[in-house]
Amino acid sequence: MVRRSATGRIGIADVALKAGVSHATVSRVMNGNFTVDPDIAARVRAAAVELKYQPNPVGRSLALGKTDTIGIVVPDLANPTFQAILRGLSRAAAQDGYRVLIADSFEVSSEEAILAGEARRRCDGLVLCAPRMSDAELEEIAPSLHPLVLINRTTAAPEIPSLVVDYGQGVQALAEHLVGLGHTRLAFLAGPAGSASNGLRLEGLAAFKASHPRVDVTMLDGGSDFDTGHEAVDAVLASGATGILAFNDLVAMGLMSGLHERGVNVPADISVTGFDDIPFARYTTPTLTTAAVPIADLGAQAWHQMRALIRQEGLETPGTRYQPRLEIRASSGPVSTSTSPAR
Amino acid sequence: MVRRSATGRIGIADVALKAGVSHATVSRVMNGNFTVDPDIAARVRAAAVELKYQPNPVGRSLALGKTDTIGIVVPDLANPTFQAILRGLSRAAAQDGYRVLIADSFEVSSEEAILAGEARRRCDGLVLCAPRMSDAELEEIAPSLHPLVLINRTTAAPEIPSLVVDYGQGVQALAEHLVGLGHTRLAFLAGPAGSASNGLRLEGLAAFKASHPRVDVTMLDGGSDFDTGHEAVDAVLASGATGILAFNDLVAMGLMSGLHERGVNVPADISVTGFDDIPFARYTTPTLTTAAVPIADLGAQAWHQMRALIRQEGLETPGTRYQPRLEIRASSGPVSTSTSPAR
DNA sequence: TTCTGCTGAGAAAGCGTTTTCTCGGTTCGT
DNA sequence: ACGAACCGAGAAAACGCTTTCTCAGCAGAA
Repeated sequence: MVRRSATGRIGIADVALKAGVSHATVSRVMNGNFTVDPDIAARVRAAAVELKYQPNPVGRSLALGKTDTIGIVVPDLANPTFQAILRGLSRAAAQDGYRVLIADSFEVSSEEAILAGEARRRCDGLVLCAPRMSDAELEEIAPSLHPLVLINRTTAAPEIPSLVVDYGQGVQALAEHLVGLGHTRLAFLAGPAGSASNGLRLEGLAAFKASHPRVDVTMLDGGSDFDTGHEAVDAVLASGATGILAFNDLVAMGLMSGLHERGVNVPADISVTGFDDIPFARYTTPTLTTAAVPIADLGAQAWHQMRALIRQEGLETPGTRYQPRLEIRASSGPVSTSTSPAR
Repeated sequence: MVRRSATGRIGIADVALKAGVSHATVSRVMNGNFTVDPDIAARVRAAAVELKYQPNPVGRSLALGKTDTIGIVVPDLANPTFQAILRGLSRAAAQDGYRVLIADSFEVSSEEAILAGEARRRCDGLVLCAPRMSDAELEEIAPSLHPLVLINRTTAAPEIPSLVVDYGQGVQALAEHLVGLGHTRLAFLAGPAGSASNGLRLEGLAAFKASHPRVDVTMLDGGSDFDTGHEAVDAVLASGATGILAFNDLVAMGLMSGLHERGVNVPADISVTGFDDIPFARYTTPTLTTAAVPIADLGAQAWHQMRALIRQEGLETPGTRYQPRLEIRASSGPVSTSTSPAR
């Protein structure tokens, strides 16, 4: 005769009944409130153990007005970058007893705002990676999402923390590196059009071009995954560039694979650089020169900002910029002496 | 004068007030109950839109006894296999309006049961990847976790769906493949001790040995990541084996990287095989021979089983076995003619 | 006209907690 | 020894929603 509640699960009422006290007292005991008589407390605890009682989190959430859960919106769960952010976030949040709810927008920008709103209502806060959303829309929904932490986006509202990787600086460093190796004809294999982080890279390249008027930089359409890089082989070869700046490591890997199939030697004929320094970058052949982003740290940092927001501490620096670190490996080398790459 | 509720957010009461009806009617309208007068319904909808009212999911969950959320426990969010399962699960669940809550047990087996219980209480069901938990413990907690879908584990309870990859068959196929290439000295770079999927591989190898008495199979300690493979180079070379079965693709990649550093040629001197066919496997150099597991499908399947459980359909087949498919690429080749690999 | 049957909407009872409010019973001070 | 301060625990309200219950109000049938 244990199952009382309609749901079939045992609730606080069962424990109260068994211990011969009121719901309130059981609640007090379960929450470590010391204003309860030790004998009674012991009796309640014994009853709770015997019944294997575990408070229903939904009921608690309603009463407490908090869920101990945060949400994260990512554009693509297949992308190692977001996997790493998720990992860092989840790990750090778990340490403080929070869980994370995920929402994958599948790179469709119209979903981002809806998912963000839904996720936010179920959680105590939201981490938003929404590279495709327009600035206007972001600006509009951001206030309603508070507590909110932005990744690779900024907003005019100053109280919203924002962690952004300085892709512009990173791509400049990579370009400088290639130029230092003697390359004068570069190509940028761009990311998804409209992506915020792609925009930052373009700004960086513009700055680079301004300071290096004699270096030729060709812009090539691309994307963010393996296949994009693989398919770009023809365009890359046609460009005549000897130094290729790929949007990210995935694209670089796809490109290198395609070049390999064509018999083009990297880096002897063409140098290739990636971006992000995903774990696999050091295991490609040749190992990939890239700009390292401390991406799991970024996830952890996102949690720390979020925690401060939730606890209303508000003392942390709202905006943090991550400087990528140049990671020179074997996929970049001196410009080849032959006039054009082997085909 | 809109903010009524203590939480500051607008609730059903605000809408009711504004539309001049009762809470009940607002609820009916919001849930598409047609027993409400069209005029009133329109008035309510207008009020809801004007106030930007969105029902509080926690309140709904409490009333409805469901959260529209499922949980997943994974041993390591850094492992591409679980990332893929998570992705497949999340994607499929989202299609049916469900979200997923993640719990990372960080490969510590004692956490698995606790996390599973906690996650389960917050959700409508649980997908459990708990390779380290003992059979006894699994058996004990499984009933309390229902609806539950197991990945790569089985339980005596027949009504619990279980999706398991036939690692035993896969590893046998890989071994056969190597033997077919002339290898007679193999080595198995094992996974984490106590891991369920490692156990399945060992069983497969035992069967293989029984049917191939003349083939020598050395067992080597290992793990599940890059570094494990990389560190195993010495042991691998010392074993004298010419065909190496790595626990998974990550280990294989680490090993190949280590062998490359030592000047050992793959596959000329030593053949290496992986397991899982992670996306990167086709971009390594040489490309990796492996056993392909339709891992994202597995995540989707997990959702379908879960959905059947939640809807109490119970008609789906409770146990599904996935047969890995041999994916022969360039990291495996004929055994070398020289007596021992270059060092 | 009166009674039955039906419709549509408000009142109220949950869902499972936490927390405030209240009050009987002690204890302390004088 | 009597009132004040206090302490511990039960009653009840609150959290935000859904759903059953209930009952006006009205249409149709006898």
